[in-house]
Amino acid sequence: MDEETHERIRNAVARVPAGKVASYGDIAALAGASNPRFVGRVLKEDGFDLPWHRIVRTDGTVAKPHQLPRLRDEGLEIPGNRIDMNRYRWDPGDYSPAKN
DNA sequence: ATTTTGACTACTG
DNA sequence: ACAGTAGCCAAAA
Repeated sequence: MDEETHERIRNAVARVPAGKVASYGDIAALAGASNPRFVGRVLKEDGFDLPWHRIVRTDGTVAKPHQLPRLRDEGLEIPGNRIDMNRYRWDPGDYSPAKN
């Protein structure tokens, strides 16, 4: 894998604001990763100091349930085991350009 | 070198 | 809502 892509993924995840979430596909596209699975791999191996709990599936479900209480702690209102993507999905264009 | 697996996504039934 | 299938890329066995 490319170190550059790896770093871009970490960077993309790092700039997801608290109280918002992004899908793996979003991060992949934002970071220029080949595919969403690569994002998950990076988070698992090098995401220990990143807000990986803000990265959820496109349908609002999460890969690891323990991120739900954690997201709630960041201010998200999660009625059940699913996140309201329509409301909490982070829009990278609305935040800041990216760079880097 | 080939196969399996994975913190994925989308489509179909 | 849930199970199966396909496409996808990289690391690990």
